[in-house]
Amino acid sequence: MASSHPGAPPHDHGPVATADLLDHAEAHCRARGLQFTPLRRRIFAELATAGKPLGAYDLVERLGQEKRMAPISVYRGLDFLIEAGLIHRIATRNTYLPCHHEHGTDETTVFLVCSTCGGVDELASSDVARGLDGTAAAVGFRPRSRAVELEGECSTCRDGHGA
Amino acid sequence: MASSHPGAPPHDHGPVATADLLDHAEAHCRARGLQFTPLRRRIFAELATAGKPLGAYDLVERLGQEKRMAPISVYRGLDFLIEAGLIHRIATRNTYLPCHHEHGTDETTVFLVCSTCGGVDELASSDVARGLDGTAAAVGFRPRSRAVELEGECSTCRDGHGA
DNA sequence: GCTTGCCATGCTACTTTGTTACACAAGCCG
DNA sequence: CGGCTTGTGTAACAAAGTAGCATGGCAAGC
Repeated sequence: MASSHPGAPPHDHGPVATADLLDHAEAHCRARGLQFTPLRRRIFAELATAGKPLGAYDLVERLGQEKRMAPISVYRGLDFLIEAGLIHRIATRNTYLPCHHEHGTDETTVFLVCSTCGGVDELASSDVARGLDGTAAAVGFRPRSRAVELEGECSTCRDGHGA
Repeated sequence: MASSHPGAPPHDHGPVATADLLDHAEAHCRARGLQFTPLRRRIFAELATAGKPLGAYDLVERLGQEKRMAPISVYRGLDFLIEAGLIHRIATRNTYLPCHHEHGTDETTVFLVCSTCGGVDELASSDVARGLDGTAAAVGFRPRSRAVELEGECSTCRDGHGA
């Protein structure tokens, strides 16, 4: 998985190196007049380097070197980054991970959560988007945000078993 | 929404009355050799009559008439009911609601969560199932369970605003 | 009849996850 | 300057979920 198996990703979404992600995040914020402050940068960088999704309290521990950081600070940073579209939250796991796409409005992001290794892969699908929009429209529902998370086993872990 | 706007559902999935749901649940368990015990029945009945999704601690309060019930008991009941396919958990909200469908394996259940009224509608879509399976298969991922939750505004709440 | 084991439930305490309320500092703008 | 907004800090708290162990019912087997 791109975000959790840096050594052997079954596919690649493009540049995922930490530095690239940071540069991109900074440019993204500048372009929108958003402040990519030191705290927010640290949170984002931690997620980018982790190689796997982290919980909010993982970040609390990692960021509070000397004195433990207050959870609320981390949550505020996470909220900003989510709002800015720079990270995603995995609702089924209460974890966060950096975004690897530019998301179009005609696509739905699908998260593949591996129950064995805990890694999360992020895909975009316009097929799914169409299906969801059609389903929602049929009952007059206007979606604002979507959480599409599949739990199962990723190809890497499955190969590991058999072979 | 069927499960949260009993008075004016935009569509109907069939019988949703509490008694019917309870009968169905009981039959469902009997057919599978599962025990629909008093505790499990009470939890299920509470969810069925609530008319909206409930949190685990809502149930703790509602079920503990005299002495407060232990959370773990509720969680065990919820786990059983989920396992049995009788209720669903809404991951983005940490709430639970009774299932209104028989779920086929070729369909994906989609939850429409209204951010205004908190109601949840439950739909099944084979289009979405196809899209998700295709997306997952493309990267060798074998899904075991799916959480598809859209947050937005339901037709009832939207009409209320405009009119 | 008694024991053994399984299942469901109960109890206490605990961890993890997320929030409320308030204070303070920096920058912008009249 | 004084008031405003934005971002961060601190302390306490609420909500959600779990661990570990004890109890009681029931059926199988000696």
